[in-house]
Amino acid sequence: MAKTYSLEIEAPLYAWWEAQGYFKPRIDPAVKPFVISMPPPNVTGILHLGHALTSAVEDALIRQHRMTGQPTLWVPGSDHAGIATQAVVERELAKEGLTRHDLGREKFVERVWEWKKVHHDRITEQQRRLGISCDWERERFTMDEGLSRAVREAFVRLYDKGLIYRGAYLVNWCPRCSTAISDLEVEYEDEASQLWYVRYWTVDRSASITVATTRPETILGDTAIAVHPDDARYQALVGREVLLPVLGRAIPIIADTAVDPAFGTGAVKVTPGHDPTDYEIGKRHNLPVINILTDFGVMNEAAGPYAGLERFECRRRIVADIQGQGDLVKIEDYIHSVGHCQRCHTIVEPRISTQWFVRMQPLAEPAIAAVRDGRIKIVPERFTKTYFDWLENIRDWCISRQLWWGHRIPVWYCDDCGQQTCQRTDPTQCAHCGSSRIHQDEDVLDTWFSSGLWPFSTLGWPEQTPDLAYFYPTSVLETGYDLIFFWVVRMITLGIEMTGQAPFNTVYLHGLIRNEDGQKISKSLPDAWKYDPLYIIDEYGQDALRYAILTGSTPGNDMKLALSRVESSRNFANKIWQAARFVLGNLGDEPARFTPPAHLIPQPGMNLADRWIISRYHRLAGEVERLFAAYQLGEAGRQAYEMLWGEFCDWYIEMCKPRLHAHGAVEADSARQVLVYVLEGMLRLLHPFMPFVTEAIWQYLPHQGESIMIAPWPTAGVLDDAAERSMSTLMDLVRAIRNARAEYEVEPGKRIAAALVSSSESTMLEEQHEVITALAHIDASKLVIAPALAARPEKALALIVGEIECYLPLADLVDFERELARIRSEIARQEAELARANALLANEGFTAHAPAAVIAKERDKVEAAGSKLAKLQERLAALNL
RNA sequence: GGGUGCGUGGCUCAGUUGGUUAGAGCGCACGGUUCACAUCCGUGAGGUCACAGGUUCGAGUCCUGUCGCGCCCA
Repeated sequence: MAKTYSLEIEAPLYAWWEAQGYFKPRIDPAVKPFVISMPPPNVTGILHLGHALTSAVEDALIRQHRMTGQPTLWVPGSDHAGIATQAVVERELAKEGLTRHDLGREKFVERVWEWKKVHHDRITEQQRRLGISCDWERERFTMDEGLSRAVREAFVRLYDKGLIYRGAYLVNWCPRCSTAISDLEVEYEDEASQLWYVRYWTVDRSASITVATTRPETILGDTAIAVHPDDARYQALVGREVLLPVLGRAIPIIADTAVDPAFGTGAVKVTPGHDPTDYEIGKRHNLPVINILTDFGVMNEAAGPYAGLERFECRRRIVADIQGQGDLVKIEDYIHSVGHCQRCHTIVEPRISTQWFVRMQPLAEPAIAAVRDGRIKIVPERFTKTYFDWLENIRDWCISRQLWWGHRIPVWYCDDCGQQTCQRTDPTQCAHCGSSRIHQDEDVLDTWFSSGLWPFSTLGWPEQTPDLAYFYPTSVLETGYDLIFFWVVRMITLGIEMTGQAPFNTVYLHGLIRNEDGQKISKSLPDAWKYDPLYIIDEYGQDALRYAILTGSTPGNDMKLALSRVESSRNFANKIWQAARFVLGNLGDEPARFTPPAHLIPQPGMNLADRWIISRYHRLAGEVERLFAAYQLGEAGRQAYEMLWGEFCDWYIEMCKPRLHAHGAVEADSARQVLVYVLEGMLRLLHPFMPFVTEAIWQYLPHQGESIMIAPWPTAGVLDDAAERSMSTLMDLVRAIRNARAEYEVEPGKRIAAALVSSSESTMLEEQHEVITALAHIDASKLVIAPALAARPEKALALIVGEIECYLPLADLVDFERELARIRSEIARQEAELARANALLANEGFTAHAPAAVIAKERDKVEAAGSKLAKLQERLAALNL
């Protein structure tokens, strides 16, 4: 083994694993498999920490399950990200001075495919660098042939059931993307703006009414003024007509309860073509609907003299014109919520347009039931409420997008009879009149429509493939909580509708990764480079990044990634490396002799340290198993860290040193056996958290099998409580001596004398005298261990550790006054502890209600504190003599 | 407005059926060239667990309210 841990171990191991075929499931028809469909990244996107988090969690689950022997499949893939990808390619074209319209649909789509090929290789290469053990041979893409067939099948089925409809409705429109987007794709942000108060005159100019608006340009689309029916101020005006400022069109004043009398003047303009509330009001009052915007957010011919103006330029102009007319009553500063396009952040406009929708209500009900009756479990559980709230108030889903990159809507319109034809294969003639004069809908589907089929489309659906039969439904769907509506809900609704089964039994939602200041990491941050996973991997290694991510947070909670934690994780990897070097360096000529058995059992005849560390390891294995089952991966990883560094390295290895060096072969061999047994098992427990370093080391250690990836998962073994108790005492003793040495500034290298007195522990101390001399730097020739002493050493520090009195005759170093003070303060502490525990035990409420184990614990404490106190007081008396 | 999460040492975070004297990493202080490791070892300092009530024998943990920060939905 190399002297230092190096990140270079990672890349070759990944290539080897993949070549060995370990990522592919071993199918056993008798055993239910464990399956995860990986959230497909945007094929033209770049890897960010969100992917690193998803990968870390899923790979940990996958590796752990694979090691248990369960057939395990992790399906990778990517999605075509309609809007985002089209936008990028359009931007590339713009550099050549071209638009997509210059190329035409077919050529443009070809161009996007080329772009996709290049970027697909990049993103999968980046994913490989994350070390993910997915089955690359089953990799899918939302636009590949099979998945396109799935989309087609799903669409036709929904269409035939009447769950898909088309119509002109008010939708969210992004003028930059020039497409409709769904409600979910609109992000609202509070913005400082103004509230313009505009006066509308009655036709005869005998009266006027003033309304407040945040979007004065929409005046051009007003078809009414509305007031609350109970608003006394405007009773007389209801039913009369006013003229639109500038345009002069006459519109009625109507009364509607949707109007809030407290807002502005209590009178509002009604623009059914560009506002959802107004749209509803318009429906109730049969108001005309006027669309004043083009696809690109420019005023259209309905805007009269403003036609051709960009919407915000129009706003400025119309405000100026109204002011010129003297009808701008006032302007107030105003903060309001403005919708932006999720993809490009352009301000969206509500706009009437003809789109396709999925009727969600009938799909929502079975999806609610699946979670309600426990077929699907959401982790953390609190998101269940979010899920229900959303589905119980579900709105129809706008699925058409005015894009070219995506699954084209499989509906053809007949130029003769005007009817629609929707079928699984491309029609050549109208299904209604037989005319061959038909043309396909120009729009494509929302990318999420195809991602919604992901868990089963990737397995071959709608074909009844063996993969689908065996691996579906999948096990866990793991993703960020920000995707619960976008993706999780859609997979469940479509999954149940298409396959009759819930697509997975568990939804595990992780939080978002932020930078150390709690900001969302975006490319615009100046220190964004520090949060590029590839940079972090280059700097600290994949194992370190993954371990830091997994142990740095709790399920469902956001985490601020501290690079210092990644660094300390890297140090942990090095620590394991060094521990392995120590073990290997001490195995002698025939390391294979120490190939670990499935289980070692701690037995009374064995060395205490061996019994202890075996027991600790077995305990840990049980805990880790429990924590994995509860999706508490972070806690599992932390406990393994504590055990390996804090117990195995800091104590067990140190305790082994004398046995390895200064004793016979039997003693050394037993230490070797346990060193390998525990370390090898720890590597397996840590493998889901740090796959590379554990594999690299495992290959050096005596082991059975080809790869740690497919080695058996450690299970809980026999515990040894007595050994754990004794070792705890021994460790306390060593710590107490070290503490005293540091406090009294004993030269670090100096071996000192010690007397250990204990009636109950002297046998154990006798057996462990070498450990004590080694770890506490005691001079072996000046170590006295006895059940009792005739005379207590003078001029010595007295340390009380459990039942043990420890005297350190530090001769000239001992300061009498200081020692008195130390003992007095220790007495005070023990007295306080005794008082506290006694009070607790005297409390009848406590003794009546607390569990027996807790009460027993308190009794033990009283006893311990009492005996310690007695010894301290004895010592105090002796010093005072 | 409704919902939800967070507020624990200087910083980043654990603490999941309420039960010792609340833990870790980083940082800090002091000390270390013993043949696994300075990506290290030893010792230590540092917290009224946001605040106020309540439930309970017992609350960082459960309930109510307040304040601050964030997110989701309208």
